Amino acid sequence: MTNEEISKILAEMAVLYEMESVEFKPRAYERASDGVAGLQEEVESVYKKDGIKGLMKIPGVGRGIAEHLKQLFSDGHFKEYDRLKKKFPVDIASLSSIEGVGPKMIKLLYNQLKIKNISDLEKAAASGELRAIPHIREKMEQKILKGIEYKKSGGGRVEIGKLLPLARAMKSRLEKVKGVEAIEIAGSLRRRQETIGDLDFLAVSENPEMICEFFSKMPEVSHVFAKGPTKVLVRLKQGLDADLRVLPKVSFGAALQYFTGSKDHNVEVRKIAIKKGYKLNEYGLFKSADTRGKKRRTTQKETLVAAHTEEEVYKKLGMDTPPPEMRLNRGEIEAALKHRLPKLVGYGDLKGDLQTQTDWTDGANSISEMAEEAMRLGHEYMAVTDHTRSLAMTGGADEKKLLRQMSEIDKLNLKFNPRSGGQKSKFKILKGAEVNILKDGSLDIDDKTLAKLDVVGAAVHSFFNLSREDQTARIIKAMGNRNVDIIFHPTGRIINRRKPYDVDIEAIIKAAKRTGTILEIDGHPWRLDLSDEHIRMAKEAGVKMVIDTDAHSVHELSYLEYGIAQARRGWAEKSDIINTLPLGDFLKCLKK
DNA sequence: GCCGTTTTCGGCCCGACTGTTTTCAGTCG
Repeated sequence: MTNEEISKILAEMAVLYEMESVEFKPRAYERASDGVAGLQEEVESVYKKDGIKGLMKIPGVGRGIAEHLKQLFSDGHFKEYDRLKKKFPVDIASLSSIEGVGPKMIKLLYNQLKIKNISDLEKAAASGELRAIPHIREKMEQKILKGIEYKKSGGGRVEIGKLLPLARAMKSRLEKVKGVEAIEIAGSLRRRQETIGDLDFLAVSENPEMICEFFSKMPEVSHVFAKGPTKVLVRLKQGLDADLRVLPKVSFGAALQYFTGSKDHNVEVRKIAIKKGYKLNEYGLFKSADTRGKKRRTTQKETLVAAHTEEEVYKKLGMDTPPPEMRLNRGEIEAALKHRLPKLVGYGDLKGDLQTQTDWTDGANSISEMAEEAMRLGHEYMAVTDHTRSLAMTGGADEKKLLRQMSEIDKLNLKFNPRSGGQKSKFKILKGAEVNILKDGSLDIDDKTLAKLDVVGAAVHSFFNLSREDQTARIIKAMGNRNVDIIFHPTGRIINRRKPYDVDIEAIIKAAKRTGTILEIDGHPWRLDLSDEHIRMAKEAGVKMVIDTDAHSVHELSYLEYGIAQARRGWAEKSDIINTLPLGDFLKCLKK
């Protein structure tokens, strides 16, 4: 049984207990579900190796759940799950994915109308049957129908590359609304996650109603879910939700803190606050009078301790401020408490791009156009890495074509960097290629030609469904070639479209260390490959990486930003990324 | 059911908005 399956069962348990109004267990099972989901190792092999004790080391798993898992592994039964499923034989995962439908409603839907899945629900809503249920009138009925429609249209997480430009454009218009003092993008977009579930805007305004009104009427908005004086929730035409929160100026830092971290990060930080006798919410860090007891909320005797900036809030909690990209509760809180956060590679640290395609193959622009744009972006170098021959559909280059391209690059370098004359440009185009790793691990360009190139990237573009062993061996064999400097997009995934091929990434990282091969962080927002977790593994293994764009046109050269964000989420520091080095030092890190 | 700088009991993150009903539970982020 895979971790994903186990994690799903635990998450479903959380909902089932919530339906039963059991206290505290839902949170406990959710945490266990997250703990399993975030585990590198297979839970089942943990159990085989270390038994119950091993299971209990998984975050969120204690004796109780460990015993359940043991039973699951030994005879395939999770007794409590079976019992609850018998009572509520419904498709919980899909029903709860409908906006506005939660555990309590799922329970009512089943008990009163025997609704088990989305299609039952849709029929009942369309026929008016739903109104037999207390608390459901016309508005709820409409909300449910809309939610189903959205789900059917494939609503979900969107690639960051599609959203960051949109969010920035919206932000710049929001900034101009009268009374607005500050606008910031928070949430998963500020963390620069690979995919974004919704957009979060924070505002400080002297006139909250006006900014809320403006926001709800922006041309990007297709539907307004909720609009109050300090909060607006909308759906965008893009197909995802966006919300705006308006806050007092004094609270802006606290709000940014509150709305930037992942849920897990925030829960942990708030627990630290409680331990230290504080209360933390989006308005600030407060020295609290007794706030226990849900009914009586003490509003007196709470004094504001920190709120103006994020740094202030973290500092009062005894922590350094983790960069937004790290706020996922993956060890950054502990590091921040110990003042041992890594100094992440910065957005301005890269000196050059190392994967670009031109109109010699499937790129849109000429070498010269790409080079000029790279110069404009402030790069010192740019490798041209067109596809090689076995990728026939792209007009991949053979040895002869590569040699011709090399001499073209020589000419351009002379033009950009004349030996005599006053021009001080230090820019250099590097001769490169993205060679194909063939099924058996050999390359589709001969070694003699490869040796003439400045930088060689090798990549898998075929036979994606080899067995794990064969796929891994194939790539490792290519890494053994003394001409291969970099493995491009090491797992081959395309976000939301193609799963990574089955490959033992630990073995690849080991082989990279052994052979001195560099691993790429492909910054193209469709790829972002290596993933953040793999970057962290590579860094810990002491393997060097590069960040580049895989640009196929001049405007894609700006994708470095996404690659850097990815590296930062993988805790990479400047020294882990060799294209932070000036050209001479960079070239020394390559094999030849 | 989990967890421990209030360690084997007694806590468990916190607030805004909605719908439907008159005081709040449910859902969401």
